[in-house]
Amino acid sequence: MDTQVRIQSAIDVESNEKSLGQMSGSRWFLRKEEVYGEGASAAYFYLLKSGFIRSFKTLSDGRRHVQSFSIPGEFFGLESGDRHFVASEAIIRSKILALPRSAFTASSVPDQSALKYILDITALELRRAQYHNLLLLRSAQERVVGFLLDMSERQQNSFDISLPMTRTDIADYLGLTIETVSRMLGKLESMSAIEIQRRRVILRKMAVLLEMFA
Amino acid sequence: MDTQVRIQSAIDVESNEKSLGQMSGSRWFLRKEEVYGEGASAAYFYLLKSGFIRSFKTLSDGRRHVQSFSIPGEFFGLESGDRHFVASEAIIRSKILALPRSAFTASSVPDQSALKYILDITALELRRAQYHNLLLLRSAQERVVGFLLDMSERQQNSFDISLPMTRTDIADYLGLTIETVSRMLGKLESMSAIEIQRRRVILRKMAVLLEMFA
DNA sequence: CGGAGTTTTGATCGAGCTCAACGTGGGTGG
DNA sequence: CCACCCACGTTGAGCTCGATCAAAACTCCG
Repeated sequence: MDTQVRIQSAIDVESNEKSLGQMSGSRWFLRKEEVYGEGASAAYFYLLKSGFIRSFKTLSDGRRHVQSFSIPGEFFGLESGDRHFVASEAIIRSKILALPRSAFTASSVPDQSALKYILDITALELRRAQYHNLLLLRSAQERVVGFLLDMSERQQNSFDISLPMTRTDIADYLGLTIETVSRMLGKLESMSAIEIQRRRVILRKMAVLLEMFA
Repeated sequence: MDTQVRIQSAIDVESNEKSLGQMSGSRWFLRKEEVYGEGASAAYFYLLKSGFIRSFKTLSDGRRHVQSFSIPGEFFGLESGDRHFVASEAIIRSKILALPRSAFTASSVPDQSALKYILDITALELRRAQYHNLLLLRSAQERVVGFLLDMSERQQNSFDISLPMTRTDIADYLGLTIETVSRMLGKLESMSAIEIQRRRVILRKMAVLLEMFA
């Protein structure tokens, strides 16, 4: 993958942690617990403190489209509009801080930086959606590699990446079948580019992976 | 297509026209003229007054990804960051108003509504990118139908839609080949669901089209 | 431990790509 | 203004990548 395509990681959460923390308490969500449903009121958006989130849309014929995964330190649920466009749920037990949208956007809020904060998060979300689009135009092999590279970058550029989501989640995110995802991962492992563990993948040959994404 | 999926059209430009008009003059761009290049400084974003715009990214191997089309009344070039993520050019002769980003986001600007305006546009852009993602997960036939429905909705819900872009543009937007786009359009025409004219398509059987997008 | 959910692997099928040839129309120069 | 010409669009035949169908192996909770 073209490195300039990948997403620079995010907004500095830590520096805002304190002020955000004052607004509302965080709570734990169990595995497969819904944070918000499709079409629900979008009065809140969320900061994931720990765990893993999937945001998805269910089509009328039952097909499922995974719009995004969120990892600790990232925001989710800010898709604009007054209704959530997708549903979100915890992939594993997750600690989540709910933030009232109005506290940032209400015209009574004198602090312009709060609004700017929302804008930055939305813009980052847009960038991610565009990167996702780019993935979906490519071959199965490239999609899988691009997905791993993105996950690596967002997980502090680690080569040892955590993938608690199922193959079905990955397949629905990449627009492939679980069999194809499994085969592509298998192929990458057979060429020693990666090493597959249970819910974890180790990137062994970054140069090869980067080359494949070209 | 699931109607709730489609994008409600935009921000009320007219009501802001006057104040925007004061900021900067608009100018005409010729067919195929570049408005801004990939990686160029994103000091400005743009309002399309008339014409048609394509925004695209060229991959290292020469493949091209069309990120979006813009029609009159829509904004473009607000992908976040200080650099443009894609390039934009006029598909036909187009009248474009350039808006300095800083006039909206600078902390010296006392008016919070300006910032909110930028946020709304960015959020709408995000919504569009998400809809585009949804298209890319579907079959060739569904992508073409979804594209036509989106264009119809954005063009005042008209059944007579203007498509000045080439088949190559549409193909690169939908992740298909020009042959497949041509065949899918042909198939829709043969079932009398649409009527193809040169750079124009008339939607004849909305019920059928909506059904196909299911 | 038991059993359902998940992942891998294999065999076959088909939607969409590729390659090729032909048709068409609008822009440009004479 | 017209005719040429080249970019654009359509149509056909065969092939390939990823989907589908099937079944075995694993693993993780309960």
